[in-house]
This record gives sequence, structure tokens and C-alpha cells, in this order.
Amino acid sequence: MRRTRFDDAYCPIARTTDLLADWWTPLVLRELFAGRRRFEQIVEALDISRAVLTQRLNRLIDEGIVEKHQYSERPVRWEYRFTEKGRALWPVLSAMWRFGEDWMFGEAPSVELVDAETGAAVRPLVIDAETGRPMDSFRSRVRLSRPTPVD
Amino acid sequence: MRRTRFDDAYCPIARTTDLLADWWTPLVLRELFAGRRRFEQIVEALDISRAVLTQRLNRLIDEGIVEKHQYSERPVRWEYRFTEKGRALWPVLSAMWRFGEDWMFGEAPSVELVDAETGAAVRPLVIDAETGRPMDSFRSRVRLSRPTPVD
DNA sequence: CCGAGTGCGTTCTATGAACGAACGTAGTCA
DNA sequence: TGACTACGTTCGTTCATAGAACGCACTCGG
Repeated sequence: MRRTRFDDAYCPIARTTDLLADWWTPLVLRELFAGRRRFEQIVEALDISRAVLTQRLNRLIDEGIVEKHQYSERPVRWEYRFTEKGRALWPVLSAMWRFGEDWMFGEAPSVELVDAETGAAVRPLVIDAETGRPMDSFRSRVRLSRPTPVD
Repeated sequence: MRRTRFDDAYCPIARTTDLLADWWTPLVLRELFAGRRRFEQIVEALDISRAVLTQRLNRLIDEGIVEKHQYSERPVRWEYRFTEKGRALWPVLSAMWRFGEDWMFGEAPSVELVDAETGAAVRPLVIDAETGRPMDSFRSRVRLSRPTPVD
């Protein structure tokens, strides 16, 4: 069966899930954030099936996350660049990085987040912009304002 | 073919992806964060296949995200509660909520994040804990310190 | 004591999706 | 001319998902 789509749900978490909570997509985004913009670079870095990468990139294009940009006339060559919307996913990937770093490792991970200029380590933290307090599942919660399931 | 596993990757994003970037898992977590702790409640709220919910909850138990807690002797009844590690996923879900809210909606979403006590709206923001600056894909980036692909 | 209801899964079948390898294509370079 | 590069597409096998039906232990009302 085809999987259930969440892209029309009335919940931001559901729509974001529909977009990036599938196999490979977050890692494709990681590669793009790491500066790899070409198809073959990503295939090589991730050891991903070309068919799957094609499908994922097309999905990201359809959603307005990346766009195809021609960087060579002859031969015709394209690279994939983030749109503004795509760059807005960086905080989400960052939060995933932080969780993984804090809870999924004993040893030190080999993928780090660093300041682009100084090279200093960066530690993502999710706060409430109103109060400045770190997000805490005891202090904040999901409220469903419509009775709709999923949505 | 079975899908490629990322749980032994040396990248925090990859390990977190392995954990929650699959179909349904983020929505199951959303329901748990919204206060639904029982199997039947989640089935009803999400309209999810029982088989899939069973598989997802068992995975979350194996990973130490939730634990099964008996709340009734006769009849034997269980509910699913977050561990400390599970509550640490709240910032990740929050960041997903914020992205969805900012970029995936024209109208207002029906799922909101509120302060548990005051009921005031909460706006998650991902910052660098060192500098206090919002995470920005121009100012920070992924650095791969080992040559390993994926990992 | 019987039959319906509840809560929580398991089993079953079909249909998709993912994987990996091979193939195609358009151009470059020696 | 033949090898190589960068990007995909096609194909067959295997796995996951959806949805419905079934199972089971217990409770409750009559």
C-alpha cells in the first residue's frame, strides 16, 4: 500500500514529517548543508541508490526546498542549491544533531557543527523565543485546537 | 530490499534520522507529547494501523525513548511514558513545528504549542548556545572530520 | 450465567517502495 | 577511436505498509 500522506494535515509537525521524515532525505539535506551540491558527489558520499536520490531531489524541488542550477553550458551540468525555505531547515537538522550528539553516542561523533568563519564548535539549543527558556516538555505542550485526527 | 540502516553511523544527524525519520514515528511522539499514553487512544487519534503502531512503539521502547508502564492490575493495562531520553526529543519536534508553521502553511494550523501553565503561545527558536545567535546555514556548517561516507 | 463491550495486540493479503546492478546518453579528453 | 565523466533511467527482487479480520483476557449489565 502507498503510505499515508500528511501533507494536508493541519499540524505543522505532520507537514514537516511528510516532507523530511523519510529514509535518506535528512542525509541528503546534510550533504547539501555540508556543501556538496552535485548529484555524483552525493551518491558517492552517501552510497545511496541513484534512483532513490533522483526521487528525493525531485521531491525537494517540488516542495521548493532546493532548486536546480546550471553551472556548465557544455557539457550541460546542474547542481542543487537551497532556496530560502530550504535554509530554514537548518535549525531542524541542528536540533536533530544536538539530540543525536547528546543521546545516541558514547564516543565522539565525526560530524560536527562549526562556525563558518571561526571554526568554533556550535551547540544548537532550542528555546522559546518569548521567554528565552529552553524547550521543556514539562513547561510546554501540544494543544489540538480542532478535533480532527492527525490533522 | 531492507532499507539501509544509519544507526551505527558516526553522525548524530544520521543516528537521529534512523530513529525518528520514518513514517508515523514523529506523529506517535506528537501524540505522546500531547498527553495520549494509551494504545487505543493513539490508534483513534492518528487512524494508524494497529500493526504499524505496535512496531513503532516497540522500536521506541528498544531505543529507550518510551517505557511501558502498567496502570491497571485487573485487567492488565499498559500505557507508554517518555523516558528522560524521550523528553529530549521535544526540542526536535518543536523545531519541526516551527518550520512547518513558518513555511508549510497559509492558513493558521490547528496544532499549537503552548505554555503548560499559562497557556501562552510558545515559539520555538534554535540558537547556538555559545553565542546566542539563531542557527543560520550561512554562519554555521557541517564539518566531516572523518572521510567515512554516511558515517 | 450469558452476551456485548473494551483494550491491546497479532495475523493475513495486496500493493508500494527501496535496493543494487546494469544500461543509456551526451559530452570531454588523450 | 576508445576510455572517462556526470546524470540519470530501467529492471527484478525483497521488504514495509495499509487495512481488515481475528484472538484474548477481562468487565459489566441483565
